[in-house]
This record gives sequence, structure tokens and C-alpha cells, in this order.
Amino acid sequence: MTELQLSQRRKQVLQIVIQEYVENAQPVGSPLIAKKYDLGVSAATIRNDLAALEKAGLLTHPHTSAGRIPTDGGYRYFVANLMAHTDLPSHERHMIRHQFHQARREIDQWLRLSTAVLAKASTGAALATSPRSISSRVKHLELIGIQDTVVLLVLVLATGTLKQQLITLEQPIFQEELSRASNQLNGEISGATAADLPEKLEGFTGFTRNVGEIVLNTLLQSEEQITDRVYRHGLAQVLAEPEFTEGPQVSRIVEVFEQRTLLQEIYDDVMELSDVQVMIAGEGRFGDMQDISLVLSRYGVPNRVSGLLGVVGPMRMPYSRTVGAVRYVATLLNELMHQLYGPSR
Amino acid sequence: MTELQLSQRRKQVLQIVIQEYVENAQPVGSPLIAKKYDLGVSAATIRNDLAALEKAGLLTHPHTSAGRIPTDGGYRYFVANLMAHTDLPSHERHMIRHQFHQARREIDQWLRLSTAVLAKASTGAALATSPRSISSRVKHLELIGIQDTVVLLVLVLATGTLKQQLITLEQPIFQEELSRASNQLNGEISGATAADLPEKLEGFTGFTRNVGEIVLNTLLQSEEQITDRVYRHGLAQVLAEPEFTEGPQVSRIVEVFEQRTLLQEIYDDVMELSDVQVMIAGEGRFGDMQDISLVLSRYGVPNRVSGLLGVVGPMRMPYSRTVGAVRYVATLLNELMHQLYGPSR
DNA sequence: GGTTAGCACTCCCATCACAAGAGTGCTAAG
DNA sequence: CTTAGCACTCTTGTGATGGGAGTGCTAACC
Repeated sequence: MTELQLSQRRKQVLQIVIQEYVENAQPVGSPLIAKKYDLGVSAATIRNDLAALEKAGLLTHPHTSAGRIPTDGGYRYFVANLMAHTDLPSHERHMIRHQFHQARREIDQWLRLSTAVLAKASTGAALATSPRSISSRVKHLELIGIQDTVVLLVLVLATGTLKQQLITLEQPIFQEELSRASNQLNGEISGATAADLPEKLEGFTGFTRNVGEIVLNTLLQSEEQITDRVYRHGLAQVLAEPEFTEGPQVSRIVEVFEQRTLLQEIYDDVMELSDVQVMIAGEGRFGDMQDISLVLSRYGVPNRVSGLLGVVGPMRMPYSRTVGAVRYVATLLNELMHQLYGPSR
Repeated sequence: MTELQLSQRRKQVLQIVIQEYVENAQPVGSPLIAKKYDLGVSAATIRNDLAALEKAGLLTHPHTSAGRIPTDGGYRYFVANLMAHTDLPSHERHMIRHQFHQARREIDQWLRLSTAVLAKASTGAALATSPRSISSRVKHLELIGIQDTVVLLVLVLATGTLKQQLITLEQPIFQEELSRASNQLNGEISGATAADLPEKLEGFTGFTRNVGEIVLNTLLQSEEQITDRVYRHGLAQVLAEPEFTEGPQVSRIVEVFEQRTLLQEIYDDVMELSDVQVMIAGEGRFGDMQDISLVLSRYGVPNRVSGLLGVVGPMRMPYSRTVGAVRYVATLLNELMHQLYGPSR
């Protein structure tokens, strides 16, 4: 990506157009810029600049005689080169931190709070996935008889995550046998990963063996996909934005917000990068996301657990603020997770 | 509520107006009714009937020269007196049942599937709460050291529900002591309810006592509010309905759908009644719900666990179909829960 | 070359008028 | 109670009109 060469003033003009348009959702014209901002040049000059920025693909016209609005490329240039102050103001940071310290110490609570806070701090809708363990180790398992032929398997992973699975049997089983099976298995498979398990299970037969297989399946499943919860918050406020007052636009953003598959697809990309990532209008990879932007970040403890956190909103979004909010909440979650899971190995 | 006296034909006319309006979202006029349905009378007669139904408060005019549309009262009359065939067609029932049998045997999966199925079978957005236990009994507890000073408390209730809670300590604790505490507590509090607990905890001191208190708090909390998950599905499709193309309407239904508090408020009402309940336009109790209807049902095992299941949609809703869908899915969930939790006591 | 004033041009948008269409409400007769 | 007839009302779509906003271009200026 060759960076565009723009004069200092043109960068400034671009910045002004974006700022004004983000704020008012109205095309921005040269007279307004000349009057409101003292650039030391006349409206005619700014008109030339606007034309140049349009030729460079950073701005467009809705029609001949309207002001300019940023294109997706314009926003990308802004985010990459012009955006500054991505930190939230300190009083907001303090307020958010305070809320986290007041919450119950539980991952579920934290993520709920994260989406609530993010939605409030941004103009978009926030979402977060519960953390996924990387190469889960079994810590402990428990077999609990619920009915004569129904057993609940509770699996505690080394990261403190719980997995549960119901097992239905052909014939009734006694608590005694459940205890025996769980004792045997605990002795053998504690600390094991999905890779180790098959070998360790070799000695077992019958019911114990079956449970072992189920444990293995559960582990495999939890590694390969986000089976976990997706937390969402603040869809109502993003639908109040003027770009989503018409029919087709509305359902597009709601679908992006509700769909699981999209998150699944993006997951790996975000996991690779360490900082907050901004996806404007689908970045060409997702055709159905024109006019929708994502601001996403990974959170967690490196090599142990990680999840996704971010904001979905219109392309006309206060990126600086949003990036700041996402980054700060991710940082907080990192801290909290660190306390739980300890340093990365 | 004194039931209105209506001639047979007027009931029929009301039914036709509702049916047509639900289908086409267009005001229904006397010419259409006379032409399309053979009532044996002329348009003028139907005009008189429409006027009478309007006087009775069951229909309105958008303006002088438009057809009639049902009022909230009209829908209520329909649901109470005219609605028939609330069972889903049998091939749909089979298809749904099939999907449930294919799903993994897990409450989480079932509820996810329930909302997906309901959303598909209705024109609304489906929601469900995870089941809440009534007077939870402790079945088993487990203490797992996560970090030196962080312990995970896993509480298994008699219903098979898991509760987890992190405990942070001032100083490191050994696995040995965790085991001792959990053994002691398991011996004592297994089978206890929140009411029994304080007495049983009397003998304990120190860490063990603390854990006992936390167990108590967790139990109390789980009894008094829906702290659990809310499953949602199908918002996009309900927003595609013509009544939600404008601004304020949209955010209203999204808020109803996203809000937890509303469910909380309605919960008790629905729990009392055994059959599916239809709330049209908030039934006067919720002012901000004009134009929005709910079709809700309880599911679960009486006296053991219960949750909420239903559909949110526009007032212009195919009630018969929706009621049928909600009832059928609730019945299925009841069956499944029954298998798990056994007969009610 | 960059900057500026001037000005014609284009396009949107609000307003109005007008006609067509739909459906009602009423009256009087069957 | 039912029906035909008809005037009346209100919406909706169309086309014309004028004001406004902002551009794009040209020519002059520093």
C-alpha cells in the first residue's frame, strides 16, 4: 500500500470533512469549511482541495451540487494516518475502571459489563465472545447422577472454564459406579490435553471408557470453534443513526450483529494482530458490509485464553473514540484475566 | 370482561378483516370483502357491519376513505373468541421434533434451537430464558484452585444446573485444604436448600465457613432473579415488517427485545398460567408497547424448573400460527426437561 | 504554481395544483 | 335488514415551479 502524498492543508481539509460529517451526517461543502475553520485560504481554494481529494478517491459527491462525504478509502486514510488521541479521557477511564471493580468477580459479569460500557462509550453496538482456551488441559471431572439413566458430566479445564454435557444411558447406573469412574479418570487424565488423551484412555473399558471418549470430544470441540456465548449490547442506539432509517440497511446491520458465522470468520485475523483492528466497510472481503464498520480487539492472556471484543457501527463512526474505548476495555479485561489465569507461559 | 354480542356474520367479517390485514398489511375495505369472500350479502351490508364493528371498538380507520384495520381490542377479541386451529400442521411439527432429536443433549443447545425454530415458524423474533430452579437443592460442590489465591467454586444443583463463582483469597491456599473444606461441606450441605443452609453452617469456621456463606448467597441469588441467559433469535426478520420501517418504531421493538427488565416484570404473570399467553400492545400495562405483541409460554417441570419462551412481534401478527408454534416448542421442551429432571414432585 | 473572485450550471427539495382512485357514509327504496 | 346510488373525503401520484446550495470553470492576481 503506497501512501498517498497530500499537502499538509489537504490532510487538514480531509480531517475536517470527516469530523464534520461524522458529527452531523450532512455532506460538507467548501463554504462551511472556509467559514467555520480558519485555514487562511478562501472557499475557492478549498474547493480545489476537495476536488483533488475526490480524485484521490478519498471523498465523493452524493450529487453534483452537494458537499463532500468521505469514501471508505477516505476513512481508511484517516484511521491510518490522521487519527490521533485514541485514548479515552481520563475521567471516563476512571469511571469504567470503577464499574469493573464493583462487578462480581466472574467472567460472565465482566463480559456483560464490557459490552454495556463499550456501547455507551461508542455510538455503535458492542459485542464480545466468551474466552476460548488455547490447548485446553483437563483439570478435573465430575460425574453427577441426575436421573436413573441420566448423568451430568462436568469438566473443569485448567483455565477455570466449565464444560458440561449430559450423558444418557441404556440402563440405570449407581452412584457408586459413577464415583469409581470419575476417580479413575481423574487420576489418569488430569493435566492432559486433547492430544494426550487417546493414549491415556487405552487401559479403560466400558462406561469409564465411554466417558473418556466424551471428554475427548468435548475438548476437541471447544478448541476448534467458538461454541461459547456471544454477548451483545446496544443495538437500539445504532439503529437510531440516520443511515439505518431505511429498510435494507437496517436488516444488514442487524444480521451482521446477530450472525455468529461472521465472528467465526474474522476471529483468526483479529487474533493475529495485537492492537485494535478497524475494518471499514468489510475491507472488500465482505461484500454485504458496505456502510458498516467494525472495531475489534483480541483480549485474554497470550497462549492461554483469548476472546473477541468490539463494536459494530455505521461507517460514519467516531473512530478515534471507538478505538480508544475498545482498546481500554480490552486492556482492562486483559488485566482481570491475568489475575485469574496468571502470567502467560 | 363482558363479552360482546356480535351476529355470526359480523364475527366472520371481523375475522376476514384481521386475516386480510395480517397478510397484506393494507387496510381492508368493503368491496374487497364482498368480492373475495362470498358472504351472500352486498358491499353495502358489509359496510354497515364494518361501521358497527368500529363502533364496538374492534376496528378503526386510518383516514376517511381507507379500509378498516383492527384495533388492539379487535385482535384481543379475535384471540379470545374467534381463533381456531392453533396447532401447527403436522409436517412442521415433525420437522421441528426431528431437529430437536438431532441436537446435542444439552439445555443450552435446546434453547438455542428453540429460538431458531420459533423465529422461523413465526414472523416475529423469538426469545427464551434459561430455566430457573425453584427452591434449589445443592447436590454437590467442588473447589478448584486456579491460581495461588484464586479458587473456583463450582456448585451443582439437584436440577443439574451449574453455578460458578470465583473466590479471591488474601493468602495462598493449598489444594489439601480445598479438598478438606469441600469434603466437609459436601457431607453436610448436600440436599440442602437456601432455607436449610444457615443452620447447617453453624459448626464451621474459617475458610470452610466462608465458602458456605458464598454458597448460600449464590443460592439466594439464583432464586430471586433471572440471572441467567436470555436467548434471542430473528430480530432481523421482524424489522423487515412494514410497521418497523420508520425510526421511532424500530427502536421501540429493539428495546423490548433487548431489555432484560421487561422479561423480569412479565415473568411472574406467565408463570401462573398454564397455557400460552398473548399480550397485545402491552395490555395497557406497558405504555411503550403500542403496536408490539408478545406470545409467551412457560416451560419446564412443575415445581422444579421453569423458564420463559416466546415471540415478540408487531401487533399485526398471525396469532394462530404463533400461538401454535410457541405451544408446540414449549411442549417439546417440557418433554425434554421431563426426561432430565424426572416427574414433578 | 498557487490562490482568488465571479458566475453559470446542475441538482435537490419543498411547495403547489391537479386529477385519479379508493372507500366511506348517508339516503331512500326494496 | 338489505341494497343501490351517489356525493363526499382523503390519499397518492404526477408535473411544474422556484429557491437554495455547492460545484466547476475561467480569468485574473500574487
